[in-house]
Order: sequence, then structure tokens, then C-alpha cells
Amino acid sequence: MHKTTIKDIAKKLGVSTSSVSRAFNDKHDIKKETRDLILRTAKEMNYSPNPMAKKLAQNKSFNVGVVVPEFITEYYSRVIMAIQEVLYFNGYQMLVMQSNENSELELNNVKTLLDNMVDGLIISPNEDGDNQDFYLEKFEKGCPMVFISRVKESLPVPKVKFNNFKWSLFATEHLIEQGHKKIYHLSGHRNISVTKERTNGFLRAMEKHSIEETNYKVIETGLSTDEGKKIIAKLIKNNDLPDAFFCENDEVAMGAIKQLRDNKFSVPEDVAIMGFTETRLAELMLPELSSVKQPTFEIGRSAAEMLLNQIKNGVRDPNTIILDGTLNVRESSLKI
Amino acid sequence: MHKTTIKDIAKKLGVSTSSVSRAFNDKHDIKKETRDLILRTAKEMNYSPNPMAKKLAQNKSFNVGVVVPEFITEYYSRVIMAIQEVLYFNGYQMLVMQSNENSELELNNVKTLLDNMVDGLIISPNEDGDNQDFYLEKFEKGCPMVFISRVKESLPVPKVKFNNFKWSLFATEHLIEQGHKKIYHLSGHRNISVTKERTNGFLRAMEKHSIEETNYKVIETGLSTDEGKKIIAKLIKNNDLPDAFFCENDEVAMGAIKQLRDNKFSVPEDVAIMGFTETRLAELMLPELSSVKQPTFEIGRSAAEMLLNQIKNGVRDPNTIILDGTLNVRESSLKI
DNA sequence: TTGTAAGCGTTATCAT
DNA sequence: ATGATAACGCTTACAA
Repeated sequence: MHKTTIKDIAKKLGVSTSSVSRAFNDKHDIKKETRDLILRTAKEMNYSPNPMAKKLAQNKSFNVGVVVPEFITEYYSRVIMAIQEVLYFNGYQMLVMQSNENSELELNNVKTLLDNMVDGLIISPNEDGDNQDFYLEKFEKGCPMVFISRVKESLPVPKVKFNNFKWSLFATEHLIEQGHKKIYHLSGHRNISVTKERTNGFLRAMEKHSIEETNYKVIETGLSTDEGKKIIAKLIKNNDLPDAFFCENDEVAMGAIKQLRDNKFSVPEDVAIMGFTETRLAELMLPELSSVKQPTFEIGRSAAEMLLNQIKNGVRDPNTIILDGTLNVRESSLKI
Repeated sequence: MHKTTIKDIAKKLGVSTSSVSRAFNDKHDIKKETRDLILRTAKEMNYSPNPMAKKLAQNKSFNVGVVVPEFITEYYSRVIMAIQEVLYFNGYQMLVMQSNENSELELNNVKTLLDNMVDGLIISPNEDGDNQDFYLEKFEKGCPMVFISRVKESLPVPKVKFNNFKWSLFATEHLIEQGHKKIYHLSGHRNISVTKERTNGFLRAMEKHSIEETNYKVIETGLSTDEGKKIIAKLIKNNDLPDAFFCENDEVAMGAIKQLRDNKFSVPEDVAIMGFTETRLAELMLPELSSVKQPTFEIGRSAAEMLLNQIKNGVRDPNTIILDGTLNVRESSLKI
């Protein structure tokens, strides 16, 4: 079964293929009537352009590569959804790859995408490898790129970030205002900028409210529920529980709550908990989990728009978009 | 900056482009030495083939379209991950689109993907529209297709399904064995085959254990946490709470637990709860949620493999793969 | 405003 | 085993 091509249309109408092409790409160098006629018969003949041919002729893939650590959690799922929406609307497609928090795999993914001639890249990098140099070089050579969430502030590339410092400062201050005296911060991975920024926000709050060093701690925990559980178990064993925990993310917070409950501590009566990067399930936990909501949709949308701006208009400023969130106070953080 | 092409390699080596092409596609019609030489110099010249040209020449996109209702929940995220892994390994790429439980959008997505000349489709259809006819026609015209999760058993197309009947029978029997006398089933949407199958499993259990009609009910609830909450609120108001609920999925189950707790009922002491399609969070709920775990990875993997088998080998049997799961009994369903 | 024709980088057919 | 050359379906100078 032969798929209609511009040649078929051209032949049928006795015009040239270039006219047909022009009609579809609506340059203003074609008479309105011929264009309409062409479009009409094209529709009649059930024509749809062959994307492969178009891509080859224009040497553009109309594909954008997206590399994220994972897309199981709500955070990246939502970001990816937003990216896809914007790209689709602009006639681009998205190829997503996961790096599983592994910087070697991340680099392989990026290279695969480049071999597949993506027109641009959106990356949420791992930061524990040395891929930065490679990325920077590519960007400077002209490859359209946007980084999201995890990127060193200092890297001169376009990025979309959440204001981790500000909102972890706010979140910590909320705990202080509730009257919690001794507050521990369960932080993520030392080498991730996001973690650093959140930790700095926490420390700033301690400083601002003149909390003595004996009354706070930063404990490197990780990003997972399991790691949250383990740390709490250890602290319980050491008889070293504070009044409140400010957690790197909701996963860790949920692990903490779980472990505390299993050991007959009540939240927030005995120990208060504050999460970060709220998930749909914060409201379902018992107690409901206080958290900071990140604008996942905005993050994805902004990143995609910045990238398209680079691809289509050649805008290449390494400017940074920093987005704000919401502090959702629920039960887990209250002083009762 | 010029990207190396087979022409460059051919010129440099004084061979023809066809030889270079042959070397890369390793047909056995090329001398081992020339092939090795070509591959070596190709690597030196930092050559990577232009996928657009290849696609045009072979009239294949090496893209596979995937249409799912959403990819926010863990279920579809995991299925998609598995699909992607298999496809990637076979040199194919995946274009994912969401239908938002809307069959019109679903059809548009499928048509978009077809216009983009995907080599095959994996669809988890909505079932409340009449897209089936369209899909069936496409399949019969030769378009490689696999359906996952939601498909009418009767449709003569290749499908990968979960054995909903069996496992909801098991899950319900577990509640009966625990000694719960009055059991309600909070079901999904009447027109989704998955829901029907689960409801049938529930009803089969009632029949098998000769439970009187006054002691069970099937209540059409939906798929969301909110709908779960609402139904429970209504039942509480009507003073019509059973001993146990068997829920369509974990979302509904979590909503149910939440609403019961908020109204001072304890789970499972006052009312037991059984979920379905377990998520990572089942273990984090208080009480931990009993549920049926689906083999999400297997579902995605099987679907992708069946599709590739159609694409590459032309195997077109409309056979069905039915997969089994695991009943994870935790706290929420026990009789205490 | 339209047509002609070259080109995009491969693969595939047919000779040799 | 290798080479010449025509496709693949579109875009885009350039010419008319």
C-alpha cells in the first residue's frame, strides 16, 4: 500500500514538488489559491509528510534528549510530563533515558542521544562524576542544553533550579517557630548541589535563630526511605532523638516516620518531622506529612522552553531560572 | 563542523560507499580484512551513522509508540521503564504519550504516532470509547501492535495482561479466611475490563464460600484516592460499614484507610482493607497495606518483546500472555 | 509566484 | 567481494 508523497500531489495537480513543499511550510512565497488547493487535495489524498525525509533534508531530528536519574518517583514523572507537553506542542519529540544515579551510565546515555542526533538535551546530572567538563564543552561548541534541578551554581550553562536554600530555610524556621528546640537535618548526598543548598538553608536558620551547636546536627542520610529508616534506628539506639527532623525529601521523611512509629514514638508528639519535595502521598501518611512543594510542572515547562529557544532562535545565554515553591504545613511538624 | 559520513571513509580508503555500508551492517558479503579496516578507520575518524538517512533509506523509523493513560503512578512508570529497556537494547526508541483516561485524546495520540511512522504500537487503551474498531483494522492491515493491561479478552489482538480474576479471587479469599464476614468490593470503572475481571474474582469468592447476598456488595468507586475517601464517607454516614473492603487498587485503598482513620475507625481492628496493584508505599502506610503485587517489569518486557517479534520477524499471532503476581499480606487485612 | 534540480546520508540493486 | 548508481521523500538554491 503506497503512502502518498508530495510527488503524487504534484503530479495530480500538475504543479512542482517544491510548490507542494512550500504550501506545507507556508513560506509567503506561494499564491494563496494554489496553497489552498494543494492543502485541500493533500487532505483528500490522505497525505501526511514523511518525517524521516524531512529530518534528513533539514538535518534536524526534531528530537530532544532527556536524561534523568530515574522516572519512578513523582518528581521526575511530573517534570517529564511537562517537558513532553511543551515539546509536543512545538513539533518535537522526547527521548528519555535514566541514569540510575550512575554518572557513567549518564554519560553513555548522553552520548547515545547525541549519536541519535537529538537537537538538544535536558539533563538532570548526577554530579558525582566528572561529566561536567564534557557537558560544558558540548554546550560551548553549540549544542543546545538545559540542566535541571541538580547543577552546580557555578557552571556557566542554562539551568532551571528550585530555590532550595530559601525553602529549606523557611521549612526549618517553621520547625523553630513551632517551638522545637533540638533539630536534626537528615541530608542527602554530600556531592549533590541540591543537598548542599538545602543543608545551607538549614544552617542559615540555625545561625539566624542563634541555636547553639549542641542543639542541632546535620546527618548525611541519603535519598531513600530505607536510609531514613536506618538512621532513625541508629539514633534511637544511641538515645539521641531530637525534637524535630528536617528531612532531605519525603522519601526519607516517610522512612523516618515509619521507623519512629514502629518503635512506639508518636509523630509529632514525641518527634516532629518535616519533609521536602512533596508527593501526592504526603496527605495520606499518618500523620499527614508537612513538606515543601516544588513546582514540578513549571520546572519542566521552563526547561523545555529554554531549550526550544536555543534550538529555534539560537539564544544561548547561560542564564538560570530559579523557581519558588510552597510550604505545606500539615500535622507531622506541629508542636502539640 | 562537518560530521563524518560513509563517503568520507570511502574516499579516504579508496573503496566504495557500498563497502562501507556493508562493513557496518555486517552482511557476510564482505572480506573480513576490508571490513576490519573500514571499521577501524571509521572509529579513527569518529564516525557515527546518521540515523535519519538510515531510516529514510530503509523506510523504518526504529521508533515505537507507547500510549498509556498516565505515567505518574508507579504502575505505568515501571511498565514504561521495562519497555524502554528492551527496545533500547534492540536499537529502537520509544515515544510515550498519555491519554489522560480520555479515549478521544488516546486516538489522537495513536494517529500522531502513526503519522510519525512508528514501526509499532503498545497501547493500554481506555476502553470507554470505540477506538477498538480502529485498532483492530490497523492491526489487521499489518501494523505491529501489542495491548497491555486493559483490553477486552475477546479482541483478537496480541495482548499482555495480568490475571486479575485469579488474584482478586485469592485476595478476597484471604479476607474470608481471616474471618471477615461482611465484605464490600470497591470497584473501578464498569467499562474497564480490568475492573470487570477483578469484580468477577470477588464474586467468584463469594459464590465459592457461599456468602449470602446480604453480606457483600460491589460498589462502583473509581480509581482515585479521592473517590475512595468519598465512598467511605458515604458509607459511614449511612452506618453501612462492613468488616472488610477489597479495593480496586491501592489508591482507593489508601483513600479508604485515610477516611476511616479520620473518623476514628481503626484499621484493621474495626475494618480491614485489601488493596491491589501494590505500590512502593504500601509498606509505609499505617497500618501497612496488604495488596497484590503485579509484575510490572514482566508486563513491559513481554509487551516489548512481542512487539519486536512482530516488527522484526513478522510474527502476527493474536496470542495473549497472562501473568501472575504475588499476594502480599501485611497488617491492614488481618483479623485481630 | 513557480519550476528545475541538486542534495541530505544511507541502503539496495545490479553489474563486474 | 566490490563498485556504480538509483532510490528514499523531502527542502532549498537558483532560474525563469
